[in-house]
Amino acid sequence: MNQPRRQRGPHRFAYDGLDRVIHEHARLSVLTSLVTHPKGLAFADLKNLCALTDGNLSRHLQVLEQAKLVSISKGFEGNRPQTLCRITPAGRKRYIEYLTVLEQVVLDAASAIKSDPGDERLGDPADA
Amino acid sequence: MNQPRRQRGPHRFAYDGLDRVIHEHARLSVLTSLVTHPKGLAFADLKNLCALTDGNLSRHLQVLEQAKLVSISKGFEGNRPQTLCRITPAGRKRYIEYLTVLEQVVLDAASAIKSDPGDERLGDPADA
DNA sequence: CCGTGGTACTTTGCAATGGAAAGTACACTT
DNA sequence: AAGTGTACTTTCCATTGCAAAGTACCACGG
Repeated sequence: MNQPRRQRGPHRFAYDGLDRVIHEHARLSVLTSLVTHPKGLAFADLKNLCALTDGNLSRHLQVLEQAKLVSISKGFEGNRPQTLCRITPAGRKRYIEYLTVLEQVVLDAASAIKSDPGDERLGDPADA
Repeated sequence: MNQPRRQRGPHRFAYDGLDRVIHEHARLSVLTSLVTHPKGLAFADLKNLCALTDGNLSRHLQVLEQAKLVSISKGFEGNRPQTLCRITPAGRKRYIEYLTVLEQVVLDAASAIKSDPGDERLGDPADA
């Protein structure tokens, strides 16, 4: 349908599919964690996985929840409060769209780097 | 022995190689443009390729120059001023390091998405 | 029972900065 | 010479990432 086949065109490197809400170090970490854990993660787990401070994670979760990318349910583990975070279907969808653009960036760059290796190489799947 | 490239520590999704200077929509666009054009690009070309406003591009180029990721040389095309931007060797190196982390993000996410496709699929090179 | 400490978050406040608009400089046209 | 256009640069402001402080609740020792 709306396939952004922006291989050519005047704005080839604009990458405007890089959603600002997702394209943020901390939130990208959080979302990637959640995508790989579809059953959800507790606040503390997320905090450790993403190496974030409490306040930091809390804030980003607020943003992600407001954007309807994650759902947050508060419950209890024993008698301690426990916040469980899950990625929503919509969040998953937007994350995948974002990832597609990221892949395009990697591909654009990788091809250029391969054709002029300079002093470093990038492991490229198409290389095998 | 799992993939040695994947970080498996407590902070598996921290992605702290995502350099803040590079991991920014506009600057990522600029650097990707420059990586694919090793001979450099003029201000106006960059502006169009990345779909940025003048002021915006100017600001980001300052940041990139200060970080020694790009070099900026002012000259003339005919008698019009022309700013030529090139990625520096150091910039190239750091960009590649950044890209490697980006690839890791894509891989982390893609494997999770593939194993539970949900409602969307991601075109994966290893899939073909 | 009361205080001390620990866990699990939330709120607040500041400093950084991305981005648009306005500004500067120069060349070409009329 | 004045006006228009190109090529940037500078300024300003709203946003926001981040950390420190705050809140709430439970466990444990005295």
